[in-house]
Amino acid sequence: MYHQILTDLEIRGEQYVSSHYLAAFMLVDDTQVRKDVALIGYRGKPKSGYSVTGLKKAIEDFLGINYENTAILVGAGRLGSALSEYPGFAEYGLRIIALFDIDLDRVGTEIGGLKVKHISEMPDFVKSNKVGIAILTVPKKAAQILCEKIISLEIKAIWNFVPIRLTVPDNVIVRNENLAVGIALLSHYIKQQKWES
Amino acid sequence: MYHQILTDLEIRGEQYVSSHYLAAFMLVDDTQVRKDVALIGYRGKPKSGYSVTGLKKAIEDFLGINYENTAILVGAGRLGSALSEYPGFAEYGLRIIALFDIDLDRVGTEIGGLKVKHISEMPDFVKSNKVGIAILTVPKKAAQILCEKIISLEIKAIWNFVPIRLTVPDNVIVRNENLAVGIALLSHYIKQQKWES
DNA sequence: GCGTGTGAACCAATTCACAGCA
DNA sequence: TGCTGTGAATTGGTTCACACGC
Repeated sequence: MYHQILTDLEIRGEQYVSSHYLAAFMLVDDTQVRKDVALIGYRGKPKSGYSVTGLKKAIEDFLGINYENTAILVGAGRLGSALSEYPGFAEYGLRIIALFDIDLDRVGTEIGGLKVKHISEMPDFVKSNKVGIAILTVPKKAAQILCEKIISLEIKAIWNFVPIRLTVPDNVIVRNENLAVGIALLSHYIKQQKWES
Repeated sequence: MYHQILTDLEIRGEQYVSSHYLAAFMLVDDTQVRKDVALIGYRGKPKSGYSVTGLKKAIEDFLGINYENTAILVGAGRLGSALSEYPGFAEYGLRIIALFDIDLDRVGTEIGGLKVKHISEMPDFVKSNKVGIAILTVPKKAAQILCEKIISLEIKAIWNFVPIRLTVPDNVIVRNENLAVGIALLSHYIKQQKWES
């Protein structure tokens, strides 16, 4: 969120921004902002505030999004192909360099400029290309097995879109992107609304 | 997460589940589970634990996902069309009943069995159909304006996939689904890994 | 004076410890 | 005895209050 706001400010040509301003935008206390900034090791100028570009760069450094991260996408179904075509990732340094699927009907088809490869080609591909992240968009049943296959190829970060809890060793990080949570929270809110009226 | 695990247990034919089991699965303390269950107003049986189907139903009631929620999708671009074709939503009672876009090249095309309508048709459509949720997948620049248009049509819940903070009145809920956060956290982790080795 | 930086105070959320029930 | 339910203790994260620098 900080990064988004700072990008907008940069486009508008702002030089400095105060913790107060950022706080108002994010609906949090301004001390919170100062603590967060302190955490990532950036320092502002008293009186003027934080340098917009400076803080933005510091965040990018901290998150590592200014280095390009390469990813493979496993499971070229509906969601998978959608993600592979999603242009927003490039903005944050994520580049999908290969798609894999087990379904022979999909293998060979082109999605977002990439030919879908068969799962069996994955080990060789990963060995000869630096792959930081595996994006997992396969059916529930296949998720854990493929997850283990991915880990065996020394990939240490998995972006999991399958609504299931993956079991992984401690040195592998999993980010669960569970779209169902969004639906659940919204429908809970709507239910409340109905009750109130 | 509870709902996912309970669904799996139900399929496996389990009758009862203990807070301890659920806790182990979710990597939290078992008291936490009992507090959570208490919060949604469900009660377990001492000795045996929680009824799998009972607790699952209670969660569905609490979240309102057993009632069907209808949604319109605004912005039939790449991500938008992906979401509209995503079959996982039905599982949680979300039904997308219309797609809207401003781009005349897209209007009229069929995505996931639905013809894309022009934004100008949105007011009439919303008036004659019950619409609980608006899914927003438009370019950044258009987001706030369309958000206001949506709110003016009395839609009270917005599922926002645009990486921007929408300004809305208090009685409207926004769920921000920012995919960039996922990238950021993963790349932060990868950066750390590099440092350590 | 204005805005950052930070230790102290506060508050909410998690964990502990034990009562109650089958 | 096994497992839930809940008040009490603890933890960690947010807010407050004020010192410091331009």
